Amino acid sequence: MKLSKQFPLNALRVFEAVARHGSFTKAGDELGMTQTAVSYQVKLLEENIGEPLFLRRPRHIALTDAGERLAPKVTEAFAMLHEAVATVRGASEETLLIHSTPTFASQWMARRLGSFHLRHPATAVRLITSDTLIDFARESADIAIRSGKGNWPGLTCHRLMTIDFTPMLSPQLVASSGGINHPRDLLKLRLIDAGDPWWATWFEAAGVADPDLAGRPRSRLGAQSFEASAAIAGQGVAILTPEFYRDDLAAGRLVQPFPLVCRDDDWDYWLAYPENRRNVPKIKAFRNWILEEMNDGGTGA
Amino acid sequence: MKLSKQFPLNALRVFEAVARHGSFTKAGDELGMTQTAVSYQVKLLEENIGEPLFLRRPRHIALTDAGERLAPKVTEAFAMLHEAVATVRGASEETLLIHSTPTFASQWMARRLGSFHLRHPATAVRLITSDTLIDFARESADIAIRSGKGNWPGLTCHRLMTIDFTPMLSPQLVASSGGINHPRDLLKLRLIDAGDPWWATWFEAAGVADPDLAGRPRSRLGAQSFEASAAIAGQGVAILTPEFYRDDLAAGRLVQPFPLVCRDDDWDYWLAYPENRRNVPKIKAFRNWILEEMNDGGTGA
DNA sequence: TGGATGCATAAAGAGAACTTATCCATGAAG
DNA sequence: CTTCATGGATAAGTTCTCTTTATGCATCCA
Repeated sequence: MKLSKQFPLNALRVFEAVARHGSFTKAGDELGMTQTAVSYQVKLLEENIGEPLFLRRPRHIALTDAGERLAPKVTEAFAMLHEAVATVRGASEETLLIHSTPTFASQWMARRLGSFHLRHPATAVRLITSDTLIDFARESADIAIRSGKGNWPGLTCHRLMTIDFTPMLSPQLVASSGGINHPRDLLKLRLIDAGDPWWATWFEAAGVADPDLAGRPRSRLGAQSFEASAAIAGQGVAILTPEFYRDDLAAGRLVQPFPLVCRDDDWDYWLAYPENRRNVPKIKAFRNWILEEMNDGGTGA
Repeated sequence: MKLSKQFPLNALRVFEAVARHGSFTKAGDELGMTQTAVSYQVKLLEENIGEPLFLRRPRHIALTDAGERLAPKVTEAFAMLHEAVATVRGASEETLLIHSTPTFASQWMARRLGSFHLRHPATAVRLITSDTLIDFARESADIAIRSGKGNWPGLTCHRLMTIDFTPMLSPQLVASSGGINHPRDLLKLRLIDAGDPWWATWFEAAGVADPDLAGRPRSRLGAQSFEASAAIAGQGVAILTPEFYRDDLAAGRLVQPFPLVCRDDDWDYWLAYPENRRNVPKIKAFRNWILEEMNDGGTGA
């Protein structure tokens, strides 16, 4: 059976408006429908309840006893319903739930979120980090920042940055190693996670043949930021994304010995969110903000 | 714009059921619809609110924060709505509003309503008398008892009784007049409301030619029961409906001198109510009761 | 008396809501 | 480790609610 037959909700809403206005026509105006439709719905409700709700007098209508009894409760119930929905709609604007990779979160987001807060003071941000590719259908999340190819089905994706990489090490290590003048010199040092395929790519681009990476110790730390910490501590050379370590480079905690920067064509950083939520205000707000930030950052603002 | 677009009431109801059951399928069962329809409605609501309400996990679903916030209020609001409607539906059973002609009300209904109460103790009866033909659209009324032809548009009508009439007078008047042996003898007495067309009809049927009614004093008392009172008081002969004065005849307050009873073919008593309310329980109950009473009365139970 | 107001009714069209059929993923069971 | 059962998503098609337009009727007002 049709839902509306069992319990005529729409008719009740129309009834409520009519009771409030004391007029079919005015209620129709409020609800954006014709007087005819209002008449139809009221009749429907009256038939469902089995009791006339209005007395049709010449130039005005009046509630019957039954209508008089029904109206206030219905008004209250609808008010409650409206308030509940409005609350959720409103509250959903208040919190933005971001899932991000740990590296991006710590190296990029953490230090820039302040500017988002400044622009959108009413929106609280919860930043959750995980390496797994979250599923929007199963996890509570508004947007995700992921690395990958940006072709996830059902998601709208914006490329945030390409993942560049180049060797970095601490200035102290440069000094103690007697100077790094040629890419080949790096091989004299410990490579933090020599198993990282980025090394092979970079050495090849640098024209260093046969760096013998396979024989070196591998110590996958799991996250780029850990490798960076190790490099800053002078424990070796790490291959890092310069975008993430601009501050450390500027502060002299790290140096980038060669301008050669490689790019992983298959793995970029993406902003992603469900296609059908592209117009949710808080998502729109964040998208605009982060894309602007990315451009400013690239041009050095 | 469609009403359901502005504020998806049906979707909210579906959401409420799903939240309660924690399952699309079970909610569908409760609402008498398929799982598919439930899925559709939930998606609709989610799109309207701009926020997912459920997390679709493999074998079960869970409310999101937003859903968690929404559910209890929605449940409460719908409970209120249901209760309000149930109350009106119920209360409408409690009171039966009858409009009746004064004569029928006082001479027939008043002394028989007790038996209706006995059979339907939960239904209170309000008996309102008026001579005007009430309009169900303008007056609060469940049923009406009218005299007429029973062909009112929009109303279902049941013939209650034909309107018979025959002269009646008090036994004292019979005695003081020296006996009433022939219809012509009535003309020796005062005719209460000689202008009543019933007299002409009756005398004609009785074979009394030219009773010269026009020359007699006319005193329309307005209601048959007043004429009856006058007759009982010995003030003359009234032409009355015997059905209404069975008690008075039995008690000897009135006598019916001749068995000749005429019938007004154009004016019967009818039970009438709006066609579309024929299945309202209290109306059904009253209809059944009064029709039975009529039959019993006719056969003398 | 003629015009304005307010609701009812009829007919027809739009589109929402529901169903059937099918698919996919997960968890449980043999 | 298949196979089955469960629970939901999706696609396509259909039904029928709801709405609108057009019209009528009654009342009130000038």
